[in-house]
Amino acid sequence: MTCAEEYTPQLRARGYRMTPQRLAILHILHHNGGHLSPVEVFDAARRELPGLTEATVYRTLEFLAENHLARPALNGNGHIAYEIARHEHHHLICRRCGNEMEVEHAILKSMYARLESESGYRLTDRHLTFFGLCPDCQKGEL
Amino acid sequence: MTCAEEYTPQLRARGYRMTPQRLAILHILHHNGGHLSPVEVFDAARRELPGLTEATVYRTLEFLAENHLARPALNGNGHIAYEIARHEHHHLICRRCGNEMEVEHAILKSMYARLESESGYRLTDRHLTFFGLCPDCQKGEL
DNA sequence: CTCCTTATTGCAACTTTTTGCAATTGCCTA
DNA sequence: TAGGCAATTGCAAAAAGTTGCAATAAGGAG
Ligand SMILES: [Mn+2]
Ligand SMILES: [Mn+2]
Ligand SMILES: [Zn+2]
Ligand SMILES: [Zn+2]
Repeated sequence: MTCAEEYTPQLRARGYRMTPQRLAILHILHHNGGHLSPVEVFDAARRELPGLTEATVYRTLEFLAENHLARPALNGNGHIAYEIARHEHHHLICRRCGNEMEVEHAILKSMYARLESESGYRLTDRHLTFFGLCPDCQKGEL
Repeated sequence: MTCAEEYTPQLRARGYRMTPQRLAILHILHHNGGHLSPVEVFDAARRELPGLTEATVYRTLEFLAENHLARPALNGNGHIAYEIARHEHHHLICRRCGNEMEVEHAILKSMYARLESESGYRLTDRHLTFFGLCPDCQKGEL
């Protein structure tokens, strides 16, 4: 299934339009898989679609996140990066060396449940970033 | 105890210097209490200290965070804000209305422990931001 | 108190992100 | 298939954030 076939109906169902700009950006995110900064998305998407502007990239990434096709994440340098929405996971980043690992949402599930029942909020985001020290860097701490 | 009396020894102990710039920014954060964006800090601190530059504000906020005198937090619009380091807590923000509430770290403690043992990381940050829907906005969802 | 070292700041150029508005275009209707 | 309307984009200016480097000044030593 192509990106167009996969994502166009999802947008239409919500009353939005598919555009070449959105498709190019979805295509980049889909085939890259990882986290990309808006600038990285812009550079890549502009190759597929000359004339694309930064403003559109920023607006589109935010739009895709609101519509659950992409997920924003805080990365090590305190900026937001985006990835295509796939399985629910979180990130651990080492403050010292930048090393990063993924954690399945299942591990946090009961904590989410408790947080929801204590606060009354319904938690929608499943893409947190935790900071800490990786095993290697803990040794150097002593 | 004044801000100078409180914070100067903490910086000295780590081998850093207290400066009028750092003191002004600490003073702002300390007496405001809440989350402030770098621009808000800049505007306020500049009143106490004309000549202060944006570059110094950004560098100082990052420096204070690294040294545990301030804590960075992701706020509703996806940007980083800072607050003076006090008790350990997290935030819940409503995606729809922006309503925000604090959650004591105690509630997440066991989840942190599990995450640490499963990953090998030692988690240093105690200032997460969770997004979701507040009780009121859930009603409008139906 | 003065000197010295080097951490820290200001400056200025640059990059990234945001915003209002007019022009464009996706897609629904006929 | 053509027309019309509102969603979406490009443009351009502004705001926010970053960086290298030279000048400044905090605070320890003498
Ligand atoms: Mn991710
Ligand atoms: Mn807080
Ligand atoms: Zn590490
Ligand atoms: Zn709400």
